[in-house]
Amino acid sequence: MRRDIFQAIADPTRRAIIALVALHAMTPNAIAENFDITRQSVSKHLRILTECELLKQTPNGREIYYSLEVSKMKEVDLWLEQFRKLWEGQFAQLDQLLEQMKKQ
Amino acid sequence: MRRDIFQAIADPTRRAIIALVALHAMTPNAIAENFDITRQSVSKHLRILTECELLKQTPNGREIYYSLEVSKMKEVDLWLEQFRKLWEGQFAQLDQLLEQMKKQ
DNA sequence: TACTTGCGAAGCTGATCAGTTGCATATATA
DNA sequence: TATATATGCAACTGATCAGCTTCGCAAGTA
Repeated sequence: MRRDIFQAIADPTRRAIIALVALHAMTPNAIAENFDITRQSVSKHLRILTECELLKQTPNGREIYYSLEVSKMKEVDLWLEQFRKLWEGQFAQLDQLLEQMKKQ
Repeated sequence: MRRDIFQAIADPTRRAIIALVALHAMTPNAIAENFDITRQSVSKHLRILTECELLKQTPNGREIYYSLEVSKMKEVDLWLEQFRKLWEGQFAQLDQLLEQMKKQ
């Protein structure tokens, strides 16, 4: 099974889970309450997110708290980095163009 | 068919195509030369990327040049934005902690 | 000890996907 | 006009996926 971050965040439910857990650690049941799918299905998503280290588990008795591994999110940011230069470059060029237009 | 940016960038081949086309516009054949899959398969990826507006087409005779729609990439960046605050917050807290340790 | 609760894992199903082959179309060239 | 080239599209296939149901297990609680 392919298990990279990009495939993990491709699913809208998983992105919603990430957004939920980003605020504070939550148990699978608490997370599942926010969706119209079964707890088991949410559990599967949690497993995928945990396997690619986007989420980390903190057991507490029979409960398991899931929280976001923020550092892992930076890997997506790192990939975006190369393109960020491009769109910043576009703005820089636009600025340059506007400067030239002002002069004329 | 689901066609959002996140699903588009989930595929490693498509990410490679994006990286290629980011530098300069390329034709499907030229792009396909960089992969071990058939031209038709690459063409399929190009269609998906174009449909979700990550790539734009520029016809030139019988050739079609594909180039990156940089502005669309920012949508991923926008989604990351909410979490960026988190990891920047972590560093801010770490800085604070280091400051306190220095004082003691 | 018996019962409830919180959770994960296995197995099934219909949908989707990445890749293939084969074909159609449009443009350039002889 | 005939041929080669550049490309897209349709149909097929094996793999993967998201969801479901069923089950098992461990930790609390009566």
